[in-house]
This record gives sequence, structure tokens and C-alpha cells, in this order.
Amino acid sequence: MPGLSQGTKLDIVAIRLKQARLAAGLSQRELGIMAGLDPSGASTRMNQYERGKHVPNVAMLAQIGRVLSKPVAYFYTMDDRLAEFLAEYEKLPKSKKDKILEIIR
Amino acid sequence: MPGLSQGTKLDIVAIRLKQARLAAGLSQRELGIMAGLDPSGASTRMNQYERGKHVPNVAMLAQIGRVLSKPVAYFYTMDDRLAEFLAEYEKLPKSKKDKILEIIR
DNA sequence: TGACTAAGGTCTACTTAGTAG
DNA sequence: CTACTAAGTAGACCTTAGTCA
Repeated sequence: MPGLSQGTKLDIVAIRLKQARLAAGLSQRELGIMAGLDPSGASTRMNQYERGKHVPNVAMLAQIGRVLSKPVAYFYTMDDRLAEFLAEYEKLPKSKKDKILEIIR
Repeated sequence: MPGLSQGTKLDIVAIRLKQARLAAGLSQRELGIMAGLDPSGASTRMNQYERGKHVPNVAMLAQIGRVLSKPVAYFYTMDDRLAEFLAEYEKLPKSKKDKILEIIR
């Protein structure tokens, strides 16, 4: 039985989805509905995404990300610290963004 | 007729693919083959990805990213400066990574 | 060469109906 | 309620066969 702890490259989206949803304190169905899915199929689809059975497309991930305040790239990031960085980046004041971008030069 | 300059949320993958491929000086076919595609269909598929006709799955993007030295998240990032940051992040020494992560606290 | 396209078969996401805790 | 699943339909991708500069 494959657990979530490993995080192979292929199901990183499923892992991040679960992490972010639980952190927001929402059910699979609730999140799906808030992301614009029809209530009749929201539970099933979100569950399929979270279990790695199916992969949401970019538009769907963008809607989910809007609800959870995460950029789409967050769901594709393997490194935990980098993922957290992406989730926080947009909220930073311009001065801090500039400071960060200076470091990579 | 939507051009590449705008960058709508839906074809961001196509835009980043083209940018990264041109920067690497590869043809669509060359990149596809280097990413493990069968030479007979490499040109068509890479062209479809780059034109936004179809979207590559995560495994495909990971292979392309390996060739172009970009993380998968790079191809999903709208903000140009943030995309560039992601492309450079992995190459940074640990000291600089820590410095960046300090700023967001 | 390199970029690009239409069409059809193949594959996968999505919908429906339903189970179990 | 919540999480989860099987099965079939609908829709997306992938392959083939080409065009054009």
C-alpha cells in the first residue's frame, strides 16, 4: 500500500492537493464546489485527484489554487521548502521580492 | 488571435516550453528525441505542446525539464521573474537557499 | 532541414451509481 | 456526513500522413 510520505515525481500533485486541503480544513467535496465543480461530481473528482487516480488539468488546478491561495506551480514542486516559498511569495511586499531576486544574480 | 506575448493562464506551459527550447538552441524534434520520444512522432508532439494544441503530462514535462535543466514547476509559472528564479534555485549553494527562506519568515 | 496541421485511433479524465466508516 | 471505488461515456492526447518555407 503506497503511502503519501515518499512522494514520487508522478503523484506530487496528489500529495500537494491533500496537504493544502487539510491545511485549509476543507472536505474534498467542499473544496471541489468552491473551485467551481458541479456539486454532484465534486467529491468523486477531488478524491480521484487526491488519490492520484487522475490528474487535474491546468485550469482546474488554477481554480483550486485560487481557493487555497496557492500558485499552480506549488502543486508541481517536489521540494517542501521551495513549495512553501511559492505559497508565500505572492504575499510578499515588493521590497522583499527584489531582495530575493538579487540573491540569485 | 492570441499571440505568445500575453500569456494567458491556460497556455503558460506552451510559452515556457518555447522560451526554454529556443534558449537551449534546439529544434522541436531534437528536444523531443532527447526527452525520450520516438523520433517518428517527436516533431509533431513537441509542436502540439508548444502551440498549446495539447498539454504534456507531468512525466513528459519532467523529461523535458531534465533536458533543459528546468524544474517542472518552471513550466507552470506565470511570473517571468519567478520562473527564472525557479530555473536557478536548484543550482544555488545551500547558504543562499537559506538566506532566501529567511526572508519569507 | 524546421515548423506546422488534419484526421482518426488510443488513452484518460469525467460522470454516474454506489459502497463503507 | 466523509472518504473512496468501479464502470462506461466523453473528451483529450498520440500517431500517421502529409504541406509549406
